Amino acid sequence: MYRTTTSLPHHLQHNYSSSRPHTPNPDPLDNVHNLDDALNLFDKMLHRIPVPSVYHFTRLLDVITKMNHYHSALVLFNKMCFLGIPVNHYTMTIAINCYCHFNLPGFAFSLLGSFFKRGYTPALPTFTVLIRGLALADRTPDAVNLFRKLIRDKICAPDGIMFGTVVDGLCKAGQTMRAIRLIKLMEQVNCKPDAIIYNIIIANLCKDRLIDKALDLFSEMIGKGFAPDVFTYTSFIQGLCNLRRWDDVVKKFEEMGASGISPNVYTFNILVDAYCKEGKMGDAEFMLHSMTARGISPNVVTYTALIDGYCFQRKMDKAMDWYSNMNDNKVFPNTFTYNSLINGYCKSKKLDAALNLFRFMQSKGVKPDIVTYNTLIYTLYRMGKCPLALELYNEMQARGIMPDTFTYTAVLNGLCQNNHIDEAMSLLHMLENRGLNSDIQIYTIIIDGTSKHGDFDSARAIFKDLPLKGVKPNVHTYTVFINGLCLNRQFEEAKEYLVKMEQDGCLPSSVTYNVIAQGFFKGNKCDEAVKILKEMVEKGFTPDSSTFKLLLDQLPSEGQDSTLMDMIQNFAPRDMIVSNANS
DNA sequence: GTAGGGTTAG
Repeated sequence: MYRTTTSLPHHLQHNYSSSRPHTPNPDPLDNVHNLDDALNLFDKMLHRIPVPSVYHFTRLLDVITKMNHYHSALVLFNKMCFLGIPVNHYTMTIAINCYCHFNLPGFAFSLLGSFFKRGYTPALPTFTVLIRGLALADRTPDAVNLFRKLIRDKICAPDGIMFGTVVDGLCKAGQTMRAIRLIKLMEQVNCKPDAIIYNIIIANLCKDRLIDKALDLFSEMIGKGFAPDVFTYTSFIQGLCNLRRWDDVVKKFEEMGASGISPNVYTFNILVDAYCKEGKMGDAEFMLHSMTARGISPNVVTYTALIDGYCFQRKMDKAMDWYSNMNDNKVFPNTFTYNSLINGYCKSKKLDAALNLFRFMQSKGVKPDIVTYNTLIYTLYRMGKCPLALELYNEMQARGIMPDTFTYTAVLNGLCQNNHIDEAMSLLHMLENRGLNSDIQIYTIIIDGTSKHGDFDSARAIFKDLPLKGVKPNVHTYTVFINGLCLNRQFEEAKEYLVKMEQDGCLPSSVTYNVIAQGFFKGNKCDEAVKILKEMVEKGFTPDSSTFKLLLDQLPSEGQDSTLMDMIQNFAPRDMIVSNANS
């Protein structure tokens, strides 16, 4: 893979070590402001005689990764290897880091192999990157093992950055307490914790809603002489926003300013998003303006939060205004932005607008992801557009996006509701064969679908087989099954299951009672239905309006039953009584 | 000379 200099193209065969300029030149990297600049410079460097040293190439690759263009950095790295331009352990570490960012620790480790082959000894940063890559790929146990092996085999003595990387991995894997213990261990091996490591733990505690624990660590950190910074405060503001403790949010924000720390775009984005999620769009817009006034430019996250907020309120005109606004300000929408808009149009039943955006985003080079496909597939089925939904379901897989639980649930539900029971059954079997059947929801959908479309025997068989499949029915499953029993006039059994579900630890819900009461009314078992309604009310549930409608239809024959009258007085929705009186 | 840890959105 890595050619030696003998295979270099003729014009590249020069002495690399003497490539430092003799006169002080301006650093060409100073003129690199975007990816295009970087790629142009790389090209120029390739054609320069003599070819610049590995140092210059490494710095260029570093600049490219700092701009988050990991893919391009890898392309250039591979090009260097192909052309035989030497790379060293600095260059390799950058490349390893890039693979880690793509969640490809396997590729990263194979680069490590060639590292050894070329006689380089990896230093601390290389291992730190590998540890981070493993943690990023949900392989924190492997990351911790590598860390321990490095210490045990005395391959290197970890420093604060490596500890910080492990601590972050542990926190992200939900082992915050273990991470805190690691800080204590650090002190024992004479490697002092620093401000960043405290920030890492505080951020994760705040995310886990453990604000008080985070505050303890905050005091500890100050006690040790570390000043909190914008990261620290932003973490607290985020945690408090999640807990909706608005007064404390404002307090922390002010405390931050009083400490001379300026909020940055992350801080503002968290606030903008929190206001949007609360539906306070005016406050969110105010935040955007006040960040601009402070010279902080809103970015794609800021605009997307606002767009998402308006989409949630179905104010699509407002959402599109902000979409134009961001484009005017040269902030380019990404997949998240389009997903919000597509979701908004879907919920507003403006399918054409949603599909147009779906095509438009791709024409702009923005790739749809699983959320885009899930939103559209779900909506298309709900609107009865089965062929198009199926087309997108196939398309996503052809593009390498694997369906998730949401996708399968949407497809199964769509097939059932549109009376394609056979297709739903074959999808269920496929999921079972692939072992993707641990989610009870898919069975609930199938039981509902089969029993509503005249195949109650299948529904019953599937329900009875649930224990065999190791899946436990929940309230929803029981309710759907009881509904099926009522539809098939198995009233006695329906009542039995109302008891059975409770014995099985699933307390019937308001929906369960409504379903069974309606089932009995519709089966002309009014006395039984009323009994169930009484039980329901005793348990503190309220019949819904369609149950009430059925109940009111029975009123003349029920006469003066006082419990019934009480129930109506207390629980009937107002419009229901009025409309019934008028009819 | 150059490489490594922390913050935002479905």
